[in-house]
Amino acid sequence: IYVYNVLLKTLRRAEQWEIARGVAEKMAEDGIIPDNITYSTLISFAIRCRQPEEALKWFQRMRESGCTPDAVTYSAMIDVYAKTGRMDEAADLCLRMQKDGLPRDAVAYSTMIKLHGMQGNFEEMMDVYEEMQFKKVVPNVVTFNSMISVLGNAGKTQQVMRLFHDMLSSGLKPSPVTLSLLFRTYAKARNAEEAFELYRTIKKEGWTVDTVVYNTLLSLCVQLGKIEEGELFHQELLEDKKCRPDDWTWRTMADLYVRAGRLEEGRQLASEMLQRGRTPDIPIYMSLIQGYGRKKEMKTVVELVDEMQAGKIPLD
RNA sequence: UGGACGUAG
Repeated sequence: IYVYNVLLKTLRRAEQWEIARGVAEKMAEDGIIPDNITYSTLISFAIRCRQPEEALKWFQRMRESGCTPDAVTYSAMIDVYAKTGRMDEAADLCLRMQKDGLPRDAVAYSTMIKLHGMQGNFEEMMDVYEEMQFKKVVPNVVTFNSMISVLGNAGKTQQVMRLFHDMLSSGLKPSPVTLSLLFRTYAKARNAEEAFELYRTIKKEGWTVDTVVYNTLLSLCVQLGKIEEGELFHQELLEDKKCRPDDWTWRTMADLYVRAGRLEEGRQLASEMLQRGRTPDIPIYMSLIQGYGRKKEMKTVVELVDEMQAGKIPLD
């Protein structure tokens, strides 16, 4: 069973769902009874491969086989229901978990926080956070990130900052996810100054960043029209040996130039990508086409569409 | 050996 579970986990990394199904069938043929680890691996596997029905099917099978879900399986299933918008069923499982006498750990609480947050139940979300503290379950980085995500999206900037402060004073270091969430929050609040201040703090504290953090900051610059700053941060990304620009970076930079009305530079970006052996994708061309279209430079629009077809990028 | 969080039209 151990070998099968490891095999499934390995397949999950490669997102080979069809093979995994075969392995699961072979397990049954060999008379090996799947355990909680097998089922939770299959459930998270299915969700990662965007097959929620498969996740539900395996949970059903699990119950039929008489295997009782443990805390991990419950959390995985609550997440499945949340991701498929079946909030009532998710809440139901939370209760059932409690009835089964399974204590909630930090992951279970974080999942519940997300569940309330997705529905816009901010007070209930904060209640879960309080209950968690009352039960002496220590919130981790993801717990804070989940709350920051919800509150930032809702434009509740003050609350986000309070939580970020709580997080730091409880001795946790912000992860790259935290930092990108904070930049997203500032973008929503249209507060470029605080965002730039945060960037300086990141450098000062030596917090770890990744490409997504840079991309989120660049996106903020686009949204708030901070063109020179955007170019500066892009430069810093290129000089940062630990991060590499990805497709999102190119897209955001194309947007930056289009917003600045510097369309030629946006086009240059596309050729630069081609030189580097990368293919500009549909969103990049969309920005450029929109930019030129707005200026009524239809000749260039046609050129861009031709360029897409020459680059074998199918028009969607 | 299994579960939760971030950037796009």
